Amino acid sequence: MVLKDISVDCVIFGFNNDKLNVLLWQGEIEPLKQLLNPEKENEQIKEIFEINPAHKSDRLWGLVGLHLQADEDLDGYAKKILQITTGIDNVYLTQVKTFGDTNRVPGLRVLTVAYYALINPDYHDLKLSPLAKAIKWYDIEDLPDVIFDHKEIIQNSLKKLRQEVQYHPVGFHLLPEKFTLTQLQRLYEIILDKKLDTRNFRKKIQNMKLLVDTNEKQTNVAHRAAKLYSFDIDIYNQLKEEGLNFRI
Amino acid sequence: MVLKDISVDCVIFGFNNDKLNVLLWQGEIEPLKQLLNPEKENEQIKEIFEINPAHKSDRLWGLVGLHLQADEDLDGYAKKILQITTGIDNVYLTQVKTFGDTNRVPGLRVLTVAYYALINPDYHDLKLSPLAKAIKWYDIEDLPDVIFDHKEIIQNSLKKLRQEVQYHPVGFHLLPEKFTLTQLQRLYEIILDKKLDTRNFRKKIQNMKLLVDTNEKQTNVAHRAAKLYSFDIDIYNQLKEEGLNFRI
DNA sequence: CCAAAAGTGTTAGACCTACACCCATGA
DNA sequence: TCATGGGTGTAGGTCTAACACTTTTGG
Repeated sequence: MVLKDISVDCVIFGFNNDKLNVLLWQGEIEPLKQLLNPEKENEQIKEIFEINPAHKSDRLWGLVGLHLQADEDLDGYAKKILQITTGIDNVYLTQVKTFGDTNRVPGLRVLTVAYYALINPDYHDLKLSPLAKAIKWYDIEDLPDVIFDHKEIIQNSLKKLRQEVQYHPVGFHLLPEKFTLTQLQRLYEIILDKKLDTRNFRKKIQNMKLLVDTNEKQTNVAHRAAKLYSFDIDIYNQLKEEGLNFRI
Repeated sequence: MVLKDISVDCVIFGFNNDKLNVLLWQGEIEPLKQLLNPEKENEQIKEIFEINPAHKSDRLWGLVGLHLQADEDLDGYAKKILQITTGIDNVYLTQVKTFGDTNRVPGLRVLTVAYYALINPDYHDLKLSPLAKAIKWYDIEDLPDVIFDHKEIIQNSLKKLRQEVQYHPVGFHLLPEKFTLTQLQRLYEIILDKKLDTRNFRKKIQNMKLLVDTNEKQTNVAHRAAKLYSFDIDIYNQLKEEGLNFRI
């Protein structure tokens, strides 16, 4: 049974081409109806789809999200949403906050619990699920018009990511398994929206002991090949628990 | 109209006698029923009250909380809950997270959006509302048995407060308007669960420029009277926005 | 051999830690 | 005059910010 007054939305962040991107989608009505209410169509479910511009317009995009089901744990359902709408699995996912103004969705009283996910697009090929009419990465600096209060949800998630990245080692989830220090620096520069000094950045990162030299290098680049690093999962877990100071 | 699957719970923190306390209550059934469903009693509302041990037991305590109403904004309703259950008004209140495991309340599918409030008990006389059978401060170190997952909600809120206090100047809301540096230090020691060095603490605090010397002193204390400070609201707002580093 | 990005060290100032004694007050 | 908590300074170590040149690679 679908809970008509609670939905779960995921802000999926990806880092690519030195840009921070968000994944947006347009849902496909018929399969969604079946997913959410296999037996019968009641008035409220009809309402969800008929009022909701996300399901009518080809022009508007929205966050990946669905109404919560009665028999699903909240955190588990956020994971499941990622899975069934994009094929993405096994990623860093964390609750942002719950949005619950009465007028956030016109004509329908529905709260949404927002999550953000951090993924590395190189490692997660999106498969277009039957639920999705369309799915697309948008640069965070250049978002299209979105439905409801999704703009606000994205801004809040970005703000939270910015906070998080300063005190916990989460940014790494946006990078490929092996990465260069320059990639890492760009990532921080973009999330924090601030130029960083390369020498100081490197010293700071190396002092954390979090990075492991893979003894590999870039290949086929038209300049000196950079060393590739990965991160140490034990030290990652320790830093995640203790916190770290990355106020730069 | 009450939303049967969403409630809002408030973890009210207060600082008193060098202890961090939480306010717990036991609700009074009849007035609650009327508040939540003035017209008619439907099955689901009955269920809320009959299954909920908070409303049956004199032994169990719970967080101050109510089911959300359809015509109330989420944030506004959290404020209102504080108001109508305890008479407390105009306090620092912030969303913690939403708890939504399917089995968190036996026999009823209900999510709860948790908030925490920071108050200074000296400035907020609790009035026992008709909704409350009983209401009581408990030391965070010595909580009674509580209903549902309220223990987990309290632990999560405390964890969030601990985080928050290290990077934002929120702790001050737990103190009276004028306070001594020793009070402030005790507060940090208790929240962070760590002894702090007095000289270093004072240097650190004074460097922030946040405190204003009121030119007043304690009176009637059997030792050297301490200076009283208040905090500068402009610098408070600035630090709240920018963040501060209080990892000590 | 050129263009492009990788990689590296030093210095001055700020901040952090550890530590012990005298001061003011009321009883 | 005593018990109680208030209030203060310094030195050594660590972290931060500012800054420019050499190295490696492929084209």
